[in-house]
Amino acid sequence: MSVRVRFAPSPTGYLHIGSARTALFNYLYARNTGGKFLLRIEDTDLARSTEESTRSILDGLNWLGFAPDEEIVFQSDNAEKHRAAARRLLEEGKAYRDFTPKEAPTDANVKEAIKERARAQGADKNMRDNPYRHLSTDESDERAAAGDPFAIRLKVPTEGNTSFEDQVYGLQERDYADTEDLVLLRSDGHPLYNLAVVCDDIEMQITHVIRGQDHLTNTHKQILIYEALGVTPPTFAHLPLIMAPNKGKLSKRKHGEVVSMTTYRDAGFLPEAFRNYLALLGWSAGEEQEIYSLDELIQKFSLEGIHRSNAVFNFSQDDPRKWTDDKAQWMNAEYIRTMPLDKLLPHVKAELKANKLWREEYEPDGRALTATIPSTEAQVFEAGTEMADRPEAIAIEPLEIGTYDWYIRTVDLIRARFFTIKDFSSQGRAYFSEDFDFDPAAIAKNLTKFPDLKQWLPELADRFEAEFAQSSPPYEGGVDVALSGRGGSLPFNESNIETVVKAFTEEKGTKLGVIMNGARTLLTGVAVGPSMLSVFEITGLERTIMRLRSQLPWRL
RNA sequence: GGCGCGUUCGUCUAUCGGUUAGGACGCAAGAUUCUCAAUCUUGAAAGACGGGUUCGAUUCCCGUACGCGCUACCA
Repeated sequence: MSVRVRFAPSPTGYLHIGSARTALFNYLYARNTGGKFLLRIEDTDLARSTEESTRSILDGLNWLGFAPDEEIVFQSDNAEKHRAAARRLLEEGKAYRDFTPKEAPTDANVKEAIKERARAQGADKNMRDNPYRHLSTDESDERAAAGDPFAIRLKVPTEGNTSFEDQVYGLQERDYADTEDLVLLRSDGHPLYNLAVVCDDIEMQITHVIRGQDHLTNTHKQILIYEALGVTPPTFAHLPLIMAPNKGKLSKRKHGEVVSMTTYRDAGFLPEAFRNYLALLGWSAGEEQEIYSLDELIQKFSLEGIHRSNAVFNFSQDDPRKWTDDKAQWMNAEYIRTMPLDKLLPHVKAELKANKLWREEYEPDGRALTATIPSTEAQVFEAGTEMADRPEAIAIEPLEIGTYDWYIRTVDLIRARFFTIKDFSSQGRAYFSEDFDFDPAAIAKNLTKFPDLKQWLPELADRFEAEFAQSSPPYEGGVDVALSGRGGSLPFNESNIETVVKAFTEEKGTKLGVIMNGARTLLTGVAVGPSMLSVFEITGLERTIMRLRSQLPWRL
């Protein structure tokens, strides 16, 4: 029989990082075995389930790229079937009506109350002491007919144990005596979780249940239901939990947005990077490789590689640079810097579009690249290729600013220092627009400290104008710069720029860094970026001249 | 309280009785020098504790401690 797995979240919030990983493992297992990956929304708790949560979970799964292979099942649609199953067990004498009045709902701290009660009962608690367990069928029917409210409980056998071979935790055994006669159907007719899960998993013909370790002990109860129903239970594999830095529970209330999948989407994470990070939380292929494509993950995934101990999702709420796990951040940056450029481009496009920085000219549109681009030349290099193994940036012919060729080369150049997709529209804004901000720290460090630059940089602009051929057409998005018309004949490329800037620096009797960093601040607005020679070239002669003449930053 | 599960560098992990206990992130130092949160090099950093079994235990067994889960007419 072919493998069928399911991811079954309850829609009581957004897609939690732990749930996302559960979904990932199910997805990987399905793909690895050629099986089906199904999705079931467990919305039986009408009080807490919301449509908005369902949407948010679907959004998260969609972002991660896990589309279910069959139609989504909503557990609430199956309530009638669950009730029928409970009724059947009742008729067969495998369950009984419990007429004990329902307890008034305890306030706020349910967990604590339950624990308290359990403590009070101690070890002596007899799980089979419910008086209604032994009520005669006639009497039970009579009271039910009379309208007495009742819950239906499973009649757990007195002697024996449940056992199953967990694919992660190994053989699990539990005496029946340790399992109470669990409620299958509430007195208001609503099926309870354990019944609903079992019925749906049977209905959906699930062969492997891969879920959080918090269900490890529930599994015994569910096996009891399977047995009562006369169905062979599926294979189980429980996953270690993902914990907060203090090894406590990771929750929205305490930890906020770090646990939500949408946060990562909105923060400029790449789904492929986050998936890769998630895969390594509690699973390992037993080797030293860390960067895996989806295909590799699918190929290498196995239940044997899953860990037994919980993993900590490491972050620091009071350090903005470590707002989320630093390995996740590193992984994202690694992907941005090293993934095949054609895979990165759609993400960059979306980001630029969202910030009104996109130009239709950047769209490939079937046209071939005419310029040689460092990493597109070796287009297929795999994510994870060492930076050192990548081809060095090579000089290119002057590019028309704003063209497809220019765009590709620019993205390739600036991605080397970026961490998230957001950086393309923030840090990298100056490459795509004249309207960019200046980082005060950059101004202080690179301009204000060297007052001479106020004259020198416009002078450098004059020098550029005099030395270089106006070989690229005016940048359309820019202001019309009045050029002297006596432009030189040199192409505006890295080696020529270097010669000119070095000569200029010597004339001024200053250090190269002073000029370069001053120019960097004027051209890009930030203190960090690629080699200035590349920046000059990619910015283009026209824009370079214009920005070097700008006095605006000096007034900020 | 009961039952269950777990415990290798700060974090994610490798090791399936014999290793200088490996890698990654992060951290530190150095290099590069036109910047850097990039890149390169180097470094510090771990088997919870106590007993067994064994020629030999991180690895197997027992106990203790600690953590986590379940213990609900929640999921």
